[in-house]
Amino acid sequence: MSAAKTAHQRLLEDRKSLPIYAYREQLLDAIKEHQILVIEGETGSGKTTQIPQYLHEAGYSKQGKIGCTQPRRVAAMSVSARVATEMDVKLGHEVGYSIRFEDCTSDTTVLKYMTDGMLLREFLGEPDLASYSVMMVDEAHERTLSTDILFGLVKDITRFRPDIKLLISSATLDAQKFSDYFDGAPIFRIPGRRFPVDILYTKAPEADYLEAAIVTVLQIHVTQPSGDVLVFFTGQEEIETAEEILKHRTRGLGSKIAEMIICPIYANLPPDMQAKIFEETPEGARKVVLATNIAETSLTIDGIKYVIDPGFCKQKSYSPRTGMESLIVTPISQAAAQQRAGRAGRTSAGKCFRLYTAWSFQNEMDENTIPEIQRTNLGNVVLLLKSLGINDLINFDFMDPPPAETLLRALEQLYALGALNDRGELTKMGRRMAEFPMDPMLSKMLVASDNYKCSEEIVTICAMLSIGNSIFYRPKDKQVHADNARMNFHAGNVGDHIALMKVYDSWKETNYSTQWCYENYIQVRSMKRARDIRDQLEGLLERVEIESSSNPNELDNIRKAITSGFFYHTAKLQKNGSYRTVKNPQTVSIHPSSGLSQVLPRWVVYHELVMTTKEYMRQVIEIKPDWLVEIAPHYYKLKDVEDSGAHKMPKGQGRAGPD
DNA sequence: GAGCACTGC
Repeated sequence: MSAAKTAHQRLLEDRKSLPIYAYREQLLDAIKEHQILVIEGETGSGKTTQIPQYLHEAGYSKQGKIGCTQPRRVAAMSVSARVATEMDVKLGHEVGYSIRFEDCTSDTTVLKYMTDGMLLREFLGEPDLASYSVMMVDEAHERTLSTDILFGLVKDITRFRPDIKLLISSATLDAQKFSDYFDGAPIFRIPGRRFPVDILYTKAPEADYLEAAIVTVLQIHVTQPSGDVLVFFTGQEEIETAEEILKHRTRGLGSKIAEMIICPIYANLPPDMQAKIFEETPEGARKVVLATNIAETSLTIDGIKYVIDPGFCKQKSYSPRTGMESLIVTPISQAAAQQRAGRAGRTSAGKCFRLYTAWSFQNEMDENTIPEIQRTNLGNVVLLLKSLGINDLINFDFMDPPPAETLLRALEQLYALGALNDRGELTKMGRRMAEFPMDPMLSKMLVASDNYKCSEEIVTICAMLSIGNSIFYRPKDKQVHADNARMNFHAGNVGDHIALMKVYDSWKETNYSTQWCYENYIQVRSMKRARDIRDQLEGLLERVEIESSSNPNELDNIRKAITSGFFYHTAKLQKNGSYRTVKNPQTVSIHPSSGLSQVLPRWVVYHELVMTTKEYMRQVIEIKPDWLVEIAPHYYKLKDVEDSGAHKMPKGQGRAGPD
């Protein structure tokens, strides 16, 4: 008993030794005086764990909950666990967290940590955040899509709820931008605890940054004192290449050179292999971590003393005109470069080797990364805002407005799906769709599944589609095996959506066996995620009063339900074997990973367009053109779907599927 | 006959 107390006492001492502790009274005074406060606190200042506790101690929790948002699930969980320990309470009681699939709060919860996306969903049930007395939007500088939407919503709330306090907490120097946006809210600065990082630039631009990075790793290894190395690459392929070259060049260096432990890390790496980066480096050896952007914010590795920054990352971009998404290797921003450098100074002084010139840093790199809201499809966001009663989206108070074309395309699509009426108001269909945390086309297909009595099948397909393309595992040395395993699900040329359904159902039949996943080259993590999403969707269907129905052998009904959501995404085969999208005509092809890429049906509905080496449709099914007129008469007339070229089809094409 | 930055609901 007394030992436990000592441990807790030590915790309290730790709390008092945090940099923020010296500012406790000043901070509480400022919050008392101002409704909105921008807090600029560096990492290690203790702002995330301490500020909510200070507010609780000062009595704010008597008027309502104190909420704190985080961009990532793990952060919400681990920070709340830490705070519960400091307050000596059980997690889920006074202190709790709420993330998708997991609500660890109760009636007694007064300090609530949550993901920013979760708070966004909470707005649907409580648009004035009535149960909160304080909301702290943490890590605001990361500018995730959700925080950017939250900014507009919470700013609006402060206008009619003078009793609510709003804290915007950011780590970098753009606090002024936040202050300007929040009507000149004062900025409160809290220093952090960091070690100095020496920044070294190259004298001339590097022609081949991968080679330059490898040379730098080897130089550090041979000439610099002990300490681990972190290198940033743009993706898996680069990391694998770098790993091979490094292994090759360090082979046979002899016993005079210390051992080099190479640790690749990227999000798609199986979890057991990810764990390697957290193993302690043996005495006399040096760890070299080859990472994607995952190491920029999502995970921190202790013991890193040297950072190598080639200055590039892969960034998503979105074209509202074509609805096409692509991943492009892009120079990083100055802010991201500072973030990367900071990774060298977490536990001691460090060095950052920038593989670009000081001139290029100053003159060629953007000051800040373009916020996600300007680079992504906003269908989902627009539906959410509409259901919150925000009608004039073009004039919504965004901190950085998305392109008007992106909003217009989203509105147009919602109208086509029947979610909005002529006046731009939400319909009953729209209100039902807004319940689902997914792209509106997927939501529409879920709601429409009721008409075709196949909701069970569509729920599965939705869950599988929303995971993206990380279901099939394709190791370099076993590509043929992996492809064969994948093709089994495509028997009968049923189309990719139905193949995904078969994957899920087969897994379910094995009682969710991990072994089965390995045998079929399927990612266990992705399947578990699909199961979670599926469970959540089933619950939501019940909420919008759609009865569960199942008809697994009526494949055309399943295809029609899919078409109800995706008639916007239709393409017709051309004489040369490529496809032409029906609305906004553009030339596209079926992705080679599709089960139908050799089949070439005359009419297809696709899930998404991606721009890689070519414009590809990813996940396609065959449809009959007259379904379009039947399902979306407001969108397709008979003349749009006249199949004049049908009898001229080359031999062997357009043979599979519904007939 | 190709390619999978990273989050989140």
